[in-house]
Amino acid sequence: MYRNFKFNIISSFEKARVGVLKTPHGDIQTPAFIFCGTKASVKGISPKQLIENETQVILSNTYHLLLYPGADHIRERGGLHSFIGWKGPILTDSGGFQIFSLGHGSVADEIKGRRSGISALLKIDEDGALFRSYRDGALQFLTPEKSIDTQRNIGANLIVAFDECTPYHSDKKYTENSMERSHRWEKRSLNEFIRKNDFSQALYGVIQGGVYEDLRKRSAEFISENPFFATAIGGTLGSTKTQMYEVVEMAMNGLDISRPIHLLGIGGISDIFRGVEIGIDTFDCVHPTRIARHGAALVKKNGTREHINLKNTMYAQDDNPIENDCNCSTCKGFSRAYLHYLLKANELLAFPAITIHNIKFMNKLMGEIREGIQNKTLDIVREKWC
RNA sequence: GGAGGGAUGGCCGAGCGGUCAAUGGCAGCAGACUGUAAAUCUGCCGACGAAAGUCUACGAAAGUUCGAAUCUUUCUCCCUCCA
Repeated sequence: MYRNFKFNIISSFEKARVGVLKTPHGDIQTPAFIFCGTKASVKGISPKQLIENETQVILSNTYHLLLYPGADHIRERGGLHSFIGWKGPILTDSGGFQIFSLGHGSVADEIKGRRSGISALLKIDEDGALFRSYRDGALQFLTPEKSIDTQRNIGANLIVAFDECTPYHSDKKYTENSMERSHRWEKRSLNEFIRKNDFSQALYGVIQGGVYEDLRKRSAEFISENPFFATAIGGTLGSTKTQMYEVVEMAMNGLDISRPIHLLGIGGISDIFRGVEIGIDTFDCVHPTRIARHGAALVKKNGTREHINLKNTMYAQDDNPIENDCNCSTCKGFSRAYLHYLLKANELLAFPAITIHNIKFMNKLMGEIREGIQNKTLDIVREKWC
């Protein structure tokens, strides 16, 4: 069923492992970070720049591309790889996260109980989720079959079963019912996937269950028992970092660890070390690219904060690069003072410049983590980065 | 020379007797952001103070009033139109 895909574990150190995830569009050395290009573009960055900065794989989003430009439109352009000019592997998320984000806002807002604007999610029932398009107001009904069909037309290599990303503020009963429904949706996703399988894509199942240990275990077992190519850990991971690590560990119980394991939506430096240590192979997160557009550059060993805010006045006369030991084009060419100025002057160059640094930073981090696992020196690597 | 309009906090700009230390916006200072409706959002932003509060403030001066950024008079400076 997944004959054009393969996941080989090359070496491991305790639970951490180094692997190769083979796809028809190339190999992914794991642990790897997947950059979010939600609307078929890593904001402000070209495919060439992604490659130059060691990017292996990117992620786009089914729901957003369904609204515009439409899956058929992308298929008619030769599929997403051809449309956007990216030859490497692509993962598409199913739209399940939009049930959360278009209903509740950002992860932080939901955890902190802030309500943000009018919900673009109208209804969720056994069949699927009903949205009001933020683009033209039209009704959009997303079902497991629709999500898989859309992802097939978009043509990513790695695709994800349709699920509901459960919020932090939902009680156990809701979380359990939602998880059961997600399981049924994922089964339907799998059936739809198998029905038209042409071996060009591989399907991820998603573990739900919120912050509840028994639910996470049940969900992990459900995913492992079904013929998904790989496993993703989704849903709320709690409200604190400590809880997040606990929840991820819960989800690892009962998992088939011969498959690739993806942790959805996590991208902090220390979070990645914790994830890798318990066996996570891939991560995706908007954080590195989003904070770049908000003026934040990732830096090593900066205490509880893993970035510096280049908009701060203290950088106005700082003639150093973001990081002295970084060889990205931004650090080689621009000072903190100049980046500070670009941000304050609203010059667009600031966005790609800082994004490039953050991308290179993440990719270098993942590379050193892979080396650390192979050399059994992961502790030393962590000491350098956190 | 005549007729009118205007001067508000770093800037623009509301307010037109009390609820005004004064709406907004910009600029400034911070913070947040984790399967992206995000080049977004939040807070602070006269002085002193941790705060309560105190002081100084709506071109200048004098007045009316219990009370004035708001009303009156004079002055200063800007702008428009007519000669």
